[in-house]
Amino acid sequence: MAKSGKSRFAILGMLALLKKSTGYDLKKHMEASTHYFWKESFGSIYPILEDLEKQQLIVKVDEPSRNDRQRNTYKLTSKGREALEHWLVQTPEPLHNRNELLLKLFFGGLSPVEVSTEHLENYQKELEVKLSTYQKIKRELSKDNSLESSYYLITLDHGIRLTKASREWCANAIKTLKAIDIEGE
Amino acid sequence: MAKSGKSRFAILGMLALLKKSTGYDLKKHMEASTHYFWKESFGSIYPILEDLEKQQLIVKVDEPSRNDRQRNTYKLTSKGREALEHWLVQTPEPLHNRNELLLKLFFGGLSPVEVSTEHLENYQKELEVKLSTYQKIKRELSKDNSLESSYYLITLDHGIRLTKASREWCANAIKTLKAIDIEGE
DNA sequence: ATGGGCATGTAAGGAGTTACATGATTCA
DNA sequence: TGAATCATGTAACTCCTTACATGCCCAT
Repeated sequence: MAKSGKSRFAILGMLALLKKSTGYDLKKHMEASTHYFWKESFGSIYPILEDLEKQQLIVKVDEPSRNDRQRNTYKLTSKGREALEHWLVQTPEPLHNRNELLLKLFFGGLSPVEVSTEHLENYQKELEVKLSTYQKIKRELSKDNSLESSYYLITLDHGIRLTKASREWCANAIKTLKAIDIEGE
Repeated sequence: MAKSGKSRFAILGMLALLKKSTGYDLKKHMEASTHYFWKESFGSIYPILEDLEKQQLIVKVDEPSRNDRQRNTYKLTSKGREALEHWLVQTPEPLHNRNELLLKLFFGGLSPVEVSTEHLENYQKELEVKLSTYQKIKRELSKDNSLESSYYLITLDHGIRLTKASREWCANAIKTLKAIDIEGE
């Protein structure tokens, strides 16, 4: 299980950025950075790590400092680096994401209009929270001037722009529903 | 296989809108409408249809017109309608979508800057195609004044707004990368 | 001494996709 | 008559998540 797929490369890439890491730390770092568009669970991380090692894309590094405590720290091999680079240049597949909110709205006519309105209002609240999180990260990240943080900022900007657009869509959709409601009476 | 999950409700909902349909037609209609945020494969549709019938959420209807040809036309039962309505009012779970483009951009520093630029440019082209498709549908749909099409338009508007925001993000990201490229020389 | 964070791992199952297999009908 | 479309169905497989099991280390 957990053999091919993109998770391998997410892990390789993270390992490349971090230079070396444990499975546990990998997840922590993803939660702090790629969380918005990519996450991994331990149930995928550990088997993949094992597999990557078997294929010699990564190797364990000795941590002489904290001796015994059971922890496996890995780093990329040159073979792993190659595999990562090979994947990086491939055109990403267009994503076909399912969106449950949109599905429910599409079926909106089958419920009272208030149902749809409430879904939208809830979503709006979520968006505000997201947006302020992103903006907080952006502020902190903007201090840093590394190459890495430039790329990070690009992905963050995606989140910010799309969240704002979603917010406007929400507001507009709620207006439209209000009009339906008045008509319907 | 294919027991619970949201696919059931996508099928129930579609069946509610269409009044009655075959599995084959269900897919056709989804491709023509919810395609942007929801699709189903035959490999899920047929087993689910069978299962929904077993649970008496749908029933086969006789099609006296075109007699023999092996086709199963289904419609919702009142129990199915209830199940659908129950699902419709539940707050949709926030989605955790993976985005391969963003992942590759996040790792952008590990490749020449041109790699990231090209990914973005390809994506831009995709977006333009998408956008003109959505706008064409919108034009056609705007003629119609049904309740159904109002909800359809709301989901379409989501596509249009988010695509436009993505387009702007792309343009901006490409600019940022250009700056990195100059710096890096 | 105990709760929380560090750390790894596995088993079971969920949720679907792809590919294949099959055959009727329609229309040019 | 042969390609395209209509139509259904299944088996194998992919890929990941959830939940569980385990145990150390550290600070209060």
